This record gives sequence, C-alpha cells and structure tokens, in this order.
Amino acid sequence: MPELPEVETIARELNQALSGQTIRKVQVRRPGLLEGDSPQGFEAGLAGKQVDRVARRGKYLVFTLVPQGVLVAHLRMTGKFVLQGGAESIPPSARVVFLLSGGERLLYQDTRCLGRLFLARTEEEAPPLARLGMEPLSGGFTPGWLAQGAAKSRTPIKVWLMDQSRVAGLGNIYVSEICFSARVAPTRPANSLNRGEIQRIHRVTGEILTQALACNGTTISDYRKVDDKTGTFQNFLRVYGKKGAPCPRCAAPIQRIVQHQRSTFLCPVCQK
DNA sequence: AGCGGAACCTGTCGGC
DNA sequence: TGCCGACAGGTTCCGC
Repeated sequence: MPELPEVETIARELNQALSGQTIRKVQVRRPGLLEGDSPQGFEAGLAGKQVDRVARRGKYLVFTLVPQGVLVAHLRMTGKFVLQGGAESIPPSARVVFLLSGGERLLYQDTRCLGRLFLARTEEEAPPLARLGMEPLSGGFTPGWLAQGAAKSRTPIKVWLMDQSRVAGLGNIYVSEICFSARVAPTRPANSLNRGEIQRIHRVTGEILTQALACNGTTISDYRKVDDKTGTFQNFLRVYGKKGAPCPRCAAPIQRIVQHQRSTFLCPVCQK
C-alpha cells in the first residue's frame, strides 16, 4: 500500500511518538512475517531496547535501537503501525504487538501478511537496504543522474521508475501520476526520452512527492497514519484509479493498461 | 542484463 | 443469495 510519502509520514509520526521509549515486551502472532529470526529470537532481540529514532529509507522503516541494533520493517500492501492505549482491545489483524514502557502498545497490523519485519546489527548490514537506489527527494536525484540511468535501459519508463534498485520509494500510484504530469507515455522505453522529457519527469517527481507528503500521503483503502487517520492526497490524484473519467487536461477518457502485472492509468491523447 | 510470470496472503467488489 | 474471477499503495524468485 504505501509509497514514499506514506512511509515518510509514518516514520515521522513513529519517531515523534517512540523516541526515548523502551520496548518492554514483544508478541509475535504471525511468525511468517519475520525474516531471519525465530519469533523467540525476535522477541528477545527487542525486549529492553530503547528506540533512539525512526527513519525511512525507500519504502522501509528503520528503527534505530539503543544500546544497539536496528528493526527494519516493510509494510508491502496492507501493513500499518498503529499506537493504542493499554486499555483498548487488540484487533485480530495485529500480527506483532510491541508493549512499550509507557503503557502504550504499538501494533503491527497487516491483513494480507505480505509485510516483513527483521532485526539487523546495523543499517549497513541489512541486505535489502543496501540494494536500494537513489532517494528521489535527495540532492543526488538530478536531471543529469536520471538521464544517465535512463539512457542505459529499454525498460518502459513507468517500470524503470518503480525499480527500487534505481529509484527508491516510488510505487504504482505516484509513477502513474508522474508520467501523466510529465506528459510522457508510461510505455516509452526509458532510453527514448529526450532531454525535455527527462527534465519534466524530474521536476514533477519532486512536486508530486512534496505535495503528497504535505497531505500525509494517499489513502485509497488501507493506508492509515499511526493515529489511524487517513492521508488526503487522493483528492489530488489526476489519473490513478480514474479509468473512463475525462482527462483533466484534454477531457479524453483515462485509460487503464497493465504493465508488469500492475495497473497503469494514463491519458492516451496527451501523454506522448 | 533483462523480461515475463508466478508466488506470497487476504479481503472486497462486480458480474452472472 | 452465492459462487467466481479480478483486483489491490509490493517484492522476490525462477526460468528463458
């Protein structure tokens, strides 16, 4: 479910709520979500650790622990972290329960159980993080960098932008929106984009992610903030999920196609 | 290197 | 009402 703006929103809220808190006890109710550790090893590795900070890398959440260790989480499609008071009842979709020293509980909920949690000694030692590419809101994400990478690949630009080892954090919703705003057909081979098109992709990526972040992300069905509230960027989506609706630029009907087994939404008239 | 397809899971919605 | 297939903010693995 969540892409960069949603994961960043969650990371900020978790950082605010958890910094300085100690994890008293952990209950793993769905062992299949863990990578590497047994439930016992995972629970033992976290009990008594203090959360120093929570940050985002790509679509991963990284909890830095004191005295040492990191907890890494990927929410995949339906994962969410929710804070609740100790008196509330724990819902069945809570797959991992973190009991905090302050009496609150942090729930990892995940209907589809596709998410993954694991422990590592350091962020550098967490293999999936090492494979991530450029952060699209970082200074290194420049038109020049984009042009150089795209020039080497015949992969459709939508699929190229979603490859986490190239650009880390973009997913199905935002890439459809980026291609639409940049007026580039998502099926275009990455190496066919000219300088102006690369520059437009670069510019609108920053604009869209920044605006989505200001909206606390996009809620279509599952995504919730840590306080269980929704994001609001869905009100600004221009093509995602809008098959048949008039294009906001030229009024032609928005089309849905499938790329890489995922839905892509586009305007067949004004995206070239 | 790169691409397509299946697998991992569960829930919901639309059509017949 | 009920069943069946399609679809869902993602990633990884396998075979060609």
